[in-house]
Amino acid sequence: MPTANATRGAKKRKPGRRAREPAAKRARAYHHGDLRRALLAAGETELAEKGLEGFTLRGCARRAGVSHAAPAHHFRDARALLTALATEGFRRFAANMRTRMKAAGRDPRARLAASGLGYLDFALDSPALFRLMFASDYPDRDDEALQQAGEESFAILLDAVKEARGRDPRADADAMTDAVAAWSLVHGLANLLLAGRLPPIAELAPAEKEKAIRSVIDRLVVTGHSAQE
Amino acid sequence: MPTANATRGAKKRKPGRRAREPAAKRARAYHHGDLRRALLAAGETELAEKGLEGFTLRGCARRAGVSHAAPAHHFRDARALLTALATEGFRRFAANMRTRMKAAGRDPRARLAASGLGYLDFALDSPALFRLMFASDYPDRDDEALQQAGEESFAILLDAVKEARGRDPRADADAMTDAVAAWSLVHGLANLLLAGRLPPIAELAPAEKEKAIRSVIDRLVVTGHSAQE
DNA sequence: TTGCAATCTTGACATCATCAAGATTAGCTG
DNA sequence: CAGCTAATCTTGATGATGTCAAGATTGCAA
Repeated sequence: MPTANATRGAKKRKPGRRAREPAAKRARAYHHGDLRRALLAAGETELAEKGLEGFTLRGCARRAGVSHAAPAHHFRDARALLTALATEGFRRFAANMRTRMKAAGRDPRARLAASGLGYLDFALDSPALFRLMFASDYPDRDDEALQQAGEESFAILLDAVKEARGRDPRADADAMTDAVAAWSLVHGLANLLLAGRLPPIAELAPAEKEKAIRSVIDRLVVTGHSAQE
Repeated sequence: MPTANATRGAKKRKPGRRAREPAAKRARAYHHGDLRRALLAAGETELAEKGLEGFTLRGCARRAGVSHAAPAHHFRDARALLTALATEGFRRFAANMRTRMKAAGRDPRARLAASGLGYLDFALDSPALFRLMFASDYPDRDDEALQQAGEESFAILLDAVKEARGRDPRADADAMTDAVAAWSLVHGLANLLLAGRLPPIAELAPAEKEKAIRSVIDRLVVTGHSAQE
């Protein structure tokens, strides 16, 4: 019990808190704080610090200051917690893409390329979470919230391709091939960078790195557009 | 001890064998068979059957019919065994690409596309091994044999780009961007297929699937070549 | 034939996920 | 406002895993 301090500390601190802010923490806050949310936050830092292979349910519980069996009342499994983390990840992922697209202005091709930059922003900022979402068997693929969040991200890409290409990939097989190619290019670049397979790019300073990434993305996005029209 | 049978069985069978085939099994075969090789084989089927997250060192030992601590004499760690498996994987990976390239004939662009098909052959045939090699923190990146095997695979791609592009990526930054883009596209497509993110393609019959994959690959390889020259 | 060193086994330890049982407490009901 | 019920949390146990330590076995060389 090396981390017993944390547990004890939480036990003594929280009752005092709850006494004076019962209205502030609403939602599903029961008699020991908003544990569900706390576990999600703990899980995310656990992922960031220990990596996907070092992730531990008990570690999350310790971070949240509860006993090792407490998470079971909010997540059936370790997998269920990871599924929820992946779902949350997809939402942030989509937000990253939208942010970059907004900054890119109105040109459809610039917006498509920008979505790719947002894709890479997320992957490089949260590598373990990214791998959890795309390169592991942990998340439950049948989970509805996860599926929906994933499809929402895919929709951003499809819409961007639709604007840049003039055809909706959902209705045009050739445009769908473009979309798959664009997604593959960006996704592969993200994975190779995370895997340390592209040290010459990975070691660049942020500004240079973005330039290098942009030139790789342009290999497809730009030529793909102009060659087809 | 549910698998004690296997252990006992091996113990009684092998002495008889060794008595009459001591010359047949050479290499690093010591007094109980060629355990190192047996563990590698066991590890590969363990990966194939249980997946990367279900992989277990004790499971490998059971498959090889030895005690749970026996592997320690051939691999320092569980990670060391996985590193060796990844190294072996890279060799097969390179062989897959070369096989496809030979079948493609002499046209440089066809050969470059063929290397991509070999890439995908391997990923789809050995998904867990592929993820071990490219999307996990298990293998020891400082391992020399692993690094060499990985670079050898990368060299195949660089050479193929060199032939198709007319410039050596190792000496020309623009050609290197082409190589990175080609690698990213194929790598991303492989990962997305493994992650189940492209069901419309993944569910096709083999022949149709290859056609779909080929059309995605062509989005880059062909235009990348003709657009630059 | 003898002895050494490599190989393998047994057993132990800490950690993990999960389950079962009991304690605590929030918030509704009367 | 008192009591009850169900959700929440804790403690403890079980079986599995990776790793370590110590002893047994055996190939091989002197």
